[in-house]
Amino acid sequence: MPELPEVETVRRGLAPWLTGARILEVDLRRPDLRFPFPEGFAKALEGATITGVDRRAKYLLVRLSTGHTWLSHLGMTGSYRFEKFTFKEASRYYEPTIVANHDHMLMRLEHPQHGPLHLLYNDPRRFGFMALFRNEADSPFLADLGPEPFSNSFNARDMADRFQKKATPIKAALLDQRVVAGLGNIYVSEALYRAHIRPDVKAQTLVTARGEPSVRLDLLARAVRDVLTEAIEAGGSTLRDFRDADGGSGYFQHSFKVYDREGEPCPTPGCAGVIERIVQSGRSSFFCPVCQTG
DNA sequence: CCACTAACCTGTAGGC
DNA sequence: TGCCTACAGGTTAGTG
Repeated sequence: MPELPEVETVRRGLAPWLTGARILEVDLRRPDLRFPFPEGFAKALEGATITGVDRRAKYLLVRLSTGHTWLSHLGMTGSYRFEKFTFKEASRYYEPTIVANHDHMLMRLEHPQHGPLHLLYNDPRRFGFMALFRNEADSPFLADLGPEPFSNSFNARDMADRFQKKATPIKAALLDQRVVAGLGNIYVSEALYRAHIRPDVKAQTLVTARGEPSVRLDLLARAVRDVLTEAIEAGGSTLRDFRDADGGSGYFQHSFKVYDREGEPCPTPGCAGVIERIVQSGRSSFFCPVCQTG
C-alpha cells in the first residue's frame, strides 16, 4: 500500500487527533507483526502523552512525552483507523462489530478536546512493524536512510556521485532507500516516465564522463519531487483498500501515467508508444519504450 | 563491500 | 462453483 505520499497522508490524518492525546491502554492481540513487538512496548506507551506525529521516509514517528518515539511502518497492507465508541472495560475491545479480522493493535486514548478515542492498527499481511527508541541514532531502521526527497540534500549532483560506478538498473537504484528515502514501486515508475528514462538503463549512464549529472538525471530529481508532491496533494493513491486514518481514500491512482497500464497507449502527447511491463528484481516496472529512451 | 534472490504473509483476480 | 497460479504498495536475511 504505502509509499511516501500514502504515509504522509496517514500522518496528516492521525496528527490532529493524536497530538495532545494521552494513551490510556494498549492492547496487542498478537506478539508480533513482521517482527516481535519490542519488550515492554505497551507499558512504555501507556500513560504517555503524544506530543506530535512526524514522518521519515515511509516511517511514522509518534513523539511521546516520555522522550520515546513510537515508530510504525505500514509494510504493504498496514492501516490505522479510529473507532468512535465508548466503553468502560477492556473486554469491550473484543466486540466483534468493532474489532475486525487482522486488527493487531488496539489503543485507547483520551484527548483534551476530542474526548475518548480508539485507534486500531490493521495489517493482513503483517509486513508492517513497530519499534520504540529514544534517539533517532539508536534506531537501526532509520540509520541508513538517504535524504528526504524534499530536502536540499536530495539533488542530482549527489545522486551522480552515487551512480558514477553503479551498474545497477536505475529502477533498483531508486528503490534503494539509501539513495532517496520514501520511493516505492509505483512512484519510481512514474518518476522515470516523467524523466524519459527507461527503468532498465544502468544508473551510471545518467552520469557524464566528468562525473556531472546528465540532463536526464536533473530531470529525474525534479520528477521525483513533482510526482510525490502531486500525489500528496491528491491524498495518496488508493489501490485495493488503502484508507487514510479518517476513512477517506486518495485519488492519485487516476493520475498514473504508466503504472499498471500495460498495453495502453502512452499518454505523452504525440507519442505512439504502448506501455510495457517488465520484471526487475522480482517486481513490475512499467514504461513507454518509445519516449523513455535514456 | 555490493548485488541479487528468497522469504516473510494473506487476499484477490484471472484462467481453466 | 472450485481449484490453481500469479501477483500485490515493502524490507530484511541469506547467499554468492
